[in-house]
Amino acid sequence: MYTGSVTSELRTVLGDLISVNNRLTRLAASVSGNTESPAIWRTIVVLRDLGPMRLGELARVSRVSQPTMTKLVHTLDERGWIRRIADAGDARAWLISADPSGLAALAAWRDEVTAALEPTFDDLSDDEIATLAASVEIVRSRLERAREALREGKSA
Amino acid sequence: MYTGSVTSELRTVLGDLISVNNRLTRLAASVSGNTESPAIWRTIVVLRDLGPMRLGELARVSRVSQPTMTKLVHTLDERGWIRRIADAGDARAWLISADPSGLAALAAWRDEVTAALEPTFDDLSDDEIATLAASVEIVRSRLERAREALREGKSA
DNA sequence: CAGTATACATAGCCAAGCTATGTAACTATC
DNA sequence: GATAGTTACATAGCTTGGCTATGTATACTG
Repeated sequence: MYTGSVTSELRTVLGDLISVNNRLTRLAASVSGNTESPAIWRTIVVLRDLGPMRLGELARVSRVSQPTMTKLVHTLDERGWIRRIADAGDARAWLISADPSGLAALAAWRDEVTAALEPTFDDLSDDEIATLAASVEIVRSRLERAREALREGKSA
Repeated sequence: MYTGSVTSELRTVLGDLISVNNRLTRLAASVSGNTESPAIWRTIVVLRDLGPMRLGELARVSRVSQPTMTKLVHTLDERGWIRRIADAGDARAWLISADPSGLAALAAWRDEVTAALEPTFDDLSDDEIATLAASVEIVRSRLERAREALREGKSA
């Protein structure tokens, strides 16, 4: 009786994507030891891919609130995984930069998680792997687009 | 100096998949109002897809600890989104079942999230949508496999 | 130089995750 | 059929990630 729902094919696949992601995340967390949290890695990934940036921009790009990012940056700083560089010309701001040790920790975590998941996925055909890789690129490009939209919304 | 890391193509794509999922989850959370948490919906999805089951099995299938599931079920029960049915023949156990109102709430949430995400994805080609759909099915089949492995580990 | 806007920090809350432990019920053994 | 072990769920207590509201210091602007 869902009179209002226009379940286009796109909408359906987006919903399924979110749902299956959600379950995959739990699988990844449970098969690997994984004491460290996703938020930490997400933050380092953003810094690695986009380079040093201010805390506020890091929060916007990561899609979390500024106070949440302050906490994450604090945690990362304690572990020595990022560096805080005073922003010359604005004494209020910091440039947050990924530390090499943070990148190494990220790589180690990836190794652990993918090793733990591998047995579950090890009979995928080359085609299937290519399909997954293509999907990753599709989603990545849309995340990038959303980021651009954010920047324009900012400046406009 | 990552002497041990065999970065096979599969491992690479799995790592990218986890990473991009992580960012997509934040995007979905931020573009939709989304006060409700992913764990709630994940639980209802499992119940919808696999039918009523005991709390402990629900925890295992959802890949969370039993106490975590006790809390989730409590929350779901308060909202009237599941039903607890006494297990005839075992007074310790409950059968947890998705309530129609929970399924409706799930559908409503999906509608909201996909509507909010749609603008970011609305220029995907049919091929790209098909690629995403195929990936969803691949991952879903592996989640199913992991679940079977769990059952066998249980009974063995 | 006064007032407003901006950048980050702090306070305080809630939910989701965990481990350790408790309680009640089932099972099996003698 | 009491007793011991096991199982199913609940409770306690902790950490982290997320939020809003607010504080403080710096920058900008009239």
